[in-house]
Amino acid sequence: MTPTAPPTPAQLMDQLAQAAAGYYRSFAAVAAERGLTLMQGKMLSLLRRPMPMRTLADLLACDASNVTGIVDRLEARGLVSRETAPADRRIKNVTLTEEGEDTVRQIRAELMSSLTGLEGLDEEERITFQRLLARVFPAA
Amino acid sequence: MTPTAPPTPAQLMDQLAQAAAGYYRSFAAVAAERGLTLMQGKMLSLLRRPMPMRTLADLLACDASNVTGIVDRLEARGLVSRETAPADRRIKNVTLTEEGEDTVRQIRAELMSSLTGLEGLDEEERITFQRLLARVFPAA
DNA sequence: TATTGTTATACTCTATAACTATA
DNA sequence: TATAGTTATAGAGTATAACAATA
Repeated sequence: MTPTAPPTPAQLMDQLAQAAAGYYRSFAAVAAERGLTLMQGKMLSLLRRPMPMRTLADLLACDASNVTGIVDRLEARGLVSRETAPADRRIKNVTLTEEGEDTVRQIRAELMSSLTGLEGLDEEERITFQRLLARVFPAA
Repeated sequence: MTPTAPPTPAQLMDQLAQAAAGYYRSFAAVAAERGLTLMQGKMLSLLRRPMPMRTLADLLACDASNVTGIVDRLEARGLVSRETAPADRRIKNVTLTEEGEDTVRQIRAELMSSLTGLEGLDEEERITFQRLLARVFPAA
């Protein structure tokens, strides 16, 4: 066994590209099983609590005008609802319905069992992985 | 300082979601500076060597019919060309033009300097990161 | 005046199905 | 027959600009 040569930063960047592609490939497949697009699945997953549409636009890194259509489609399927904020009537908070909550739980569970390698990491490896991810992708 | 508690697999999955989103956010921003969409940038980055359109469809995880349009637009901008394979005239190999090669180099360089945390990892950390990524996202 | 959300527009990405040309 | 690529179509995501309602 020769010792493992360290990857160059460029090689590591390539592997990050593969990992990011792999993550979204799995996520999109799980969402598609429920007839949801990637963006619809992303938005549902973000809605741990009610949020203004504007906040969703920031989190999804897209223009605010796109959020209207995505919420429209999720609302038509009964997965979210719009509620005008009493304190500032310009703001509409998007909220998961019960069916929306169920859907999110199912997506998360399936995604977890789809990322088989994750469950195999021991505690120390999880700590290490978390720290490395946080260094390269600091929280916005 | 309390010792760091290990993240649950579910928490680690959330962090992976943030990392993947962060990666594509950076990638899309770098591509957009050159008037390229995310998919156009992805395709250019995949073309380290000439490839059949069918292979590109597999790597991009999209239907073959989409590749036609994406290659059309890249070809119209002079970044790639189509070349019929002599051995099997059904196949068209997509090849980077010189301008395409330049564009890829620029994208990779800017992406690298955009992921500031990557250059800060020492050799041991890069080996560890590489191994963890490979375990969770084994090569297709 | 500034901000939130919507609408209209045009373009890109997307899968499906039907087609061609090659094999 | 099977495969590579294209076309047509319809739906979804995307940014831009203009707009209404609210602050």
